[in-house]
Amino acid sequence: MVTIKDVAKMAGVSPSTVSRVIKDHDGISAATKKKVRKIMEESGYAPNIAARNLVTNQSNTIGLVIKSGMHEVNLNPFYSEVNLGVSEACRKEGFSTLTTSATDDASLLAEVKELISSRQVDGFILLYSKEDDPIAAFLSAAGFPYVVIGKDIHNDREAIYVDNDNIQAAVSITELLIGKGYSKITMIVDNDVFAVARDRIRGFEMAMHEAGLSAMGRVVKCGDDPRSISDMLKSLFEDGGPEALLTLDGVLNARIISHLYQMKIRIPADVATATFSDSLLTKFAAPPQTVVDIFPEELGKEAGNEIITLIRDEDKLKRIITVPTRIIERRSTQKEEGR
DNA sequence: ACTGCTTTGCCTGGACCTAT
DNA sequence: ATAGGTCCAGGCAAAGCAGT
Repeated sequence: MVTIKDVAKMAGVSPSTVSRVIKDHDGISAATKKKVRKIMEESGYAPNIAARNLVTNQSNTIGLVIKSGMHEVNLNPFYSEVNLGVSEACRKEGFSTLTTSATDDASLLAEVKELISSRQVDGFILLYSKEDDPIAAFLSAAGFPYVVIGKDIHNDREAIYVDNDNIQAAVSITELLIGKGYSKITMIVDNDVFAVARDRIRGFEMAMHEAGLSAMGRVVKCGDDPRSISDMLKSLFEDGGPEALLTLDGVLNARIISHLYQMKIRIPADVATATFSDSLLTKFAAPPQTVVDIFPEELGKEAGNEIITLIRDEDKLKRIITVPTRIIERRSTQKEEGR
């Protein structure tokens, strides 16, 4: 392993001079910089990050906090795409990422505290927004930098928030369904705790109300196990059933259309389906699903950039960044084709 | 064997010094 | 004045060492 001392020896300068060359310091001549850089390249020198972190008292690592079980994290493409965006933003600035996830608040909070006290991270990105969240409350109280991918629920600007306009996204997709001639529309959700779920439900209800279809719109909550999804769908389709189903996200959508297939309910001939968050799951579903693309990678990239600037400048103004959404129409809502 | 102190390894960056 | 050197603190873990 080549260290800064080895480079200094080879270049005939002191380690301080090499350090200053790395930082492109003013007081070093162009000739010396050129010479030292050449030796760094030829010798394959790479700074010892552990030693650097030791002196700067920074880990150059961003913690991603996910409030879900490992199984759900692996299954849901949203997380991997957000992670991709965050990683890209971090890599550019010499940061790396570390993910922690749990379903219950207590163990997640314990994990977050441990990461802070052991100085493993310089800041966090929370991949959710939830009312009365103990982790956000703790980070705010501790003055530890964090960015939320989600909604500023209380509008108190406690942190930087990176989010889509989920109400508007839900309004748009509902309006699309209505515009296609569907009026008996059911929205299926598997949670109503997170702000994103609440906003999408609200947008759906707003659009249905606006179209004078409140009586035709329903929001149905299902559990997590296959049995409860199956029971819910059976009772939903017992007498007539809805004309269109709007699901909360891509994973729930995949589960629902698999059940519909088993029930021999055809999409879109018998029922149209649409959902939020585009991914391979929705793109290559049978049939391909109409979605609101929420650009998770973009959310991750924005959050990554924001947390790094926040770490470097603690006085940075807290703000809300909204990533635009886009509707992608696919076969699952093409009424005329199936009927 | 155990306890407790000292040294070492890592790199950065500021303060200060020296040679031209 | 400029370019570059020396010294040292900072922070922690692990290894080395001395004393009981």
